[in-house]
Amino acid sequence: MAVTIKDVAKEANVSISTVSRVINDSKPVSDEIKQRVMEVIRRLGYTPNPIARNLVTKKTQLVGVIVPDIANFYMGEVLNAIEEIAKTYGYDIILCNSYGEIKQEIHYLKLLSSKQVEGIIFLTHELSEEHREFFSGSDMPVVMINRDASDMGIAAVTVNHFDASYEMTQHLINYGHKRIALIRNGSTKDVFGIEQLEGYAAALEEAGIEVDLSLVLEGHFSTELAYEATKNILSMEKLPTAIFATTDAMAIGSINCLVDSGYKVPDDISVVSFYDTELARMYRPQLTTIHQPIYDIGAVAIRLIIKKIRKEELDKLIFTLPHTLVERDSLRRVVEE
Amino acid sequence: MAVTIKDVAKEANVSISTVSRVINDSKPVSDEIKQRVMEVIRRLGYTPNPIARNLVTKKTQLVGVIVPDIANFYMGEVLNAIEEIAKTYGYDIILCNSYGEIKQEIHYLKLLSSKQVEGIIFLTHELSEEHREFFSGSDMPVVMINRDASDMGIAAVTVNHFDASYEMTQHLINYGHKRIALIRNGSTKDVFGIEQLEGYAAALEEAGIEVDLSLVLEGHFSTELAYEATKNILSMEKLPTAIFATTDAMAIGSINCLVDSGYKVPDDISVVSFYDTELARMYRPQLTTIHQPIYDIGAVAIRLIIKKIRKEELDKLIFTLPHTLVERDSLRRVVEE
DNA sequence: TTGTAAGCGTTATCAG
DNA sequence: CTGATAACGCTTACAA
Repeated sequence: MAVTIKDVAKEANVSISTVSRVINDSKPVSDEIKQRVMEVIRRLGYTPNPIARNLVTKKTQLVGVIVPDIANFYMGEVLNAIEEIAKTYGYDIILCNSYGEIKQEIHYLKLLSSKQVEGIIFLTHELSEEHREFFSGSDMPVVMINRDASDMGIAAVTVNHFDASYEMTQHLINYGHKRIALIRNGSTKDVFGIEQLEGYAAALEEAGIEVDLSLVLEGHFSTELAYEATKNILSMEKLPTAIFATTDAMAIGSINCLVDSGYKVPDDISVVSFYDTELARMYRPQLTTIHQPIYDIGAVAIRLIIKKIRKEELDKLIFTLPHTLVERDSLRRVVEE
Repeated sequence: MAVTIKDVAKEANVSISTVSRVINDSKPVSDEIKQRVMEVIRRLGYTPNPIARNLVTKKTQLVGVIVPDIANFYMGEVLNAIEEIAKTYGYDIILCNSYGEIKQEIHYLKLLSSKQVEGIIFLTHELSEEHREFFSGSDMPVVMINRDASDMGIAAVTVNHFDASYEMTQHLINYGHKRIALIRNGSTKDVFGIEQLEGYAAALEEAGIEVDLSLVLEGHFSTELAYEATKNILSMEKLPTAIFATTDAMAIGSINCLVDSGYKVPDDISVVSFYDTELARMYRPQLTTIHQPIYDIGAVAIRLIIKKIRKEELDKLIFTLPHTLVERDSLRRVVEE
């Protein structure tokens, strides 16, 4: 088999503890011996066996990441960040794809625990009773992304969904839009999704516009469902002048439906979105959207989990990163009236 | 600490070997004892420590995946497949993001080896001397995706790039296009990229059209670079009537440039692509493209690596999956002439 | 500063 | 069928 610490010790005429000391420089070792050992290590091409090491230190240097779907720009960028930062701390990430199914998520949560990951970053569309059950019965460090679980003492990193949604809606109103449809996630378990709805409603009310619930549809993060939702919108007697979709993918689904139905965006109907993934810039018209610092969200999440692993105290549970409204080409002023 | 095999043994009044036997059912154990042990396991909530187990079995149940970038639909879908199938075999995947940099890739290749993953699935834009060096000095099972390394005895799963490219070009020609630009990857180290070029050239020659190298540009998998490349195309005296980009993202970059410059796609210029990621359907016009069975490519790759891990013989080194040309809205016949 | 030896939690060998 | 006991490769008191 591969060369072990024993081989090195023998070759260098020292004890294995000494070798251990030089590779971890955990205790003083005389310079002469240190040199000798390092030379042997190099010569033999020795690399410590992390498994054996883990067995005694009880550390795996692994953090698990559970996501509902890898195949989209948002997750990709978050994952990029997590992976990159994790590496600099000597951690590897092991990836679990739940397909947004609660059963799968619970399964992975348990699996990862038994696999001895040191912490878990958890992205989910909604938080259920089963999740809460798992979390309360476990002391595994967990941080959530874009989902609030502070009531269970779990940290989350996110953006202020109420404010962002409020700002966007207000922006729409400033541009003369009065009849504004909202295509949102739709789960009642999604605190931030609810905040988006509240922000939307607040801006409307503040402008003296009554909230018309028939204009609030559900797209569940899906381009296709947003497409369908938009079809429904187009069958209304009085069309909205703007559609606010809470995801780039949903906005695109919506625009596609509009375009396919012969409408021009933004000339006939404006569509704005939330997140600002690469999609928002790739698509034509480019999306006016709420920019989330996606990479940073991932970066903060991994840093938090490492803090928790190290049992450092977190000064708060919700880490809110700044968002910005970025104007591009999918929104225009209402001119006629 | 957690409950160990010892605790179970003591509680059940048997030896740890017996417990080990029932959890692995590696050797016959009397029904009575088996029942008793299982009851204790359940009662104590015992789960075997995989680290300790790995230390003796030399198996980590981990396969590493190195990708140049996670944040795109292609990788996402490949990863989805890998992750999903891996799980069914009891493997987890650990993810490494190389940003397409050779140094990073080599770094991860080594890191993963020392981390004792049992196999590596490797996606890279190009294969360099450094890679070859690593591979020749290692007996780590490796499989490549969409890159040919058969000369080093490394298996690859892919699509027939020559044929696909040939078919698409021929298709374009059948639609009346004679002046066809190609925006391709561009690395000379990329065998399949070269095959694409050859397929393109072959179809052209067969149709008696001279290959004009000034029409062959490089986009390096990037939307932005394809955008730039298209700018160059638009500055030519004689514009092509069609652009063949070898990636959906590049095709979109190209179309964006065209649209931003006032051209209509496909009315003024047709643009076709390669891969058929979700992007191809999300964009308007929807992309006429060569469909690759992306999920299946990932699935085959992970199955191959598991086969290699189990030292089963592979009957070949290149696993070519079927592609299809899918017609959508970004290509139209040339009418005038 | 260095070495000895006792684990870490399993599996595997070998008696019984 | 069951039980000791020796690994696995490493870290870490405890001695020297």
